Amino acid sequence: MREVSGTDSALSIGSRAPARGQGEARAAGSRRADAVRNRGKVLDAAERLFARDGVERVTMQAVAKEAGVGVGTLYRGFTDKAGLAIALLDERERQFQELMLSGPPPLGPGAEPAERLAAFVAGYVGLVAEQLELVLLSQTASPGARFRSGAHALWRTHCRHLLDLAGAPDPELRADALLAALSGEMIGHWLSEPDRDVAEITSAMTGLSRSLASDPATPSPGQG
Amino acid sequence: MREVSGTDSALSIGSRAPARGQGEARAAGSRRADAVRNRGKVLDAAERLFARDGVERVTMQAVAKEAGVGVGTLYRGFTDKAGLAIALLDERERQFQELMLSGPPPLGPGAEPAERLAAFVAGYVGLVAEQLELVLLSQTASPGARFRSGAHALWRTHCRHLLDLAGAPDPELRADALLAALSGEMIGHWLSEPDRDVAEITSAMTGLSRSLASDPATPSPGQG
DNA sequence: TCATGAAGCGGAACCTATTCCGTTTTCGTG
DNA sequence: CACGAAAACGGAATAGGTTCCGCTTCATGA
Repeated sequence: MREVSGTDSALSIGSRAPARGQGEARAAGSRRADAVRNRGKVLDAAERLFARDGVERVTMQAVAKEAGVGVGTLYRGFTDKAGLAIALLDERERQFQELMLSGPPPLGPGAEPAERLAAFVAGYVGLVAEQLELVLLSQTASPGARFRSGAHALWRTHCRHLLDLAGAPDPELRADALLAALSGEMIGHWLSEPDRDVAEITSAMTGLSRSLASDPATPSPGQG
Repeated sequence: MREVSGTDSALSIGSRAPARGQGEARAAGSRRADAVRNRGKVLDAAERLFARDGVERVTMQAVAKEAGVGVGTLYRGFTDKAGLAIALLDERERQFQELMLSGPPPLGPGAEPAERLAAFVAGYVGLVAEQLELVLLSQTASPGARFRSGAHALWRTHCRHLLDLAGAPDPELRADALLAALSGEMIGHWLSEPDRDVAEITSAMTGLSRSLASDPATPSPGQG
């Protein structure tokens, strides 16, 4: 199954690249051939089952069976169920990270810090909303899971940096607070309420990010 | 065990009152005597074990055994493990709720909305930090658990109301965002970092709450 | 007081994530 | 190519939360 691309489900993200990052064992260099093969089979199987049955109703047993490996292999390649989700999210997150680090403004360098932050928030909300189930799995598998993902460290650093440039007080804590407000749990909750959609959330949260970024010593820039 | 007070552990909160609220069955009126008795035994046992072994290492089996009841009884009286935590937290939360609804300013009525909000944040941070383990259990038992507790609805309404009075945009979403930033997970994470204590968190978060409360159309009040 | 239906009880059974460990596969070396 | 150590495998076993259901206890009212 899956050779080097082919037609894929809506969740698909193309052929499995060498990969690195969270919830995975050693560096790509010293991986045994069978391990690499199995890793791909597992990700394919998980993607397929998650898309078909919904993340929550897919058991690790089922993933193992679909992939044709033992459960032990799942846990060797990925730390736990959350690790599976993190690996599946990895691709999209990296695309976004690239845009945010070196793409065009306002997301990328060149715009005012507060505007870059707002652009980050808008993009991040979209990312989370689009992959909500996987994000939820990756963030709520265990208390504090959110903070342990490699991607999170990057979001956090980026926000902290922009808040710092904008002159906001307590940039570290505010970065954390902002990301907490954008957790899968929070966004999922908002989306579950009637009359609430991604656009409204995005608009409110970008506004909030501007409030967070404002240095209280500076008179707020006129806006109405 | 426990008759009508007596000497208790640090976690203790006095004799078990009639009680109502989240994770509990019917209204107090129509409860059978044995159910009421068992409810008390279970709360006592849980309190004792949680204090002794740490919330996470106490199993439902163990609570049942310590209380001298079957596990089924645990689940009849409380929805799940989180329900147990919610019930144990109930007392303190109600005290705080009372102060916030009708106590002296700035927490209670009488102060400016933004100041009341800051006071709320300060008190809430203390509440969470003080009972961190229980709060974590109650909030992270399942995704979205946070939003389902009765107490949460009240915090949320209060914050929304104050933000509204202060003229902040999107008061509902901002109230949620603020509470997300004060989740057990977030505060626990902050406290786990070196050189970070409740005072610093409180100061940063009250500041953040003031930023959230400020109406962007109004020039920010001078501050330094 | 006794009968009776409802409320509550207990704990075995179930479902899953996760761990453990004996067996198998790789792959660098002689 | 043959060996041996290291890496990876597989799946049975473990552990803990939650559900189920037949049995017991309560409380009502005749």
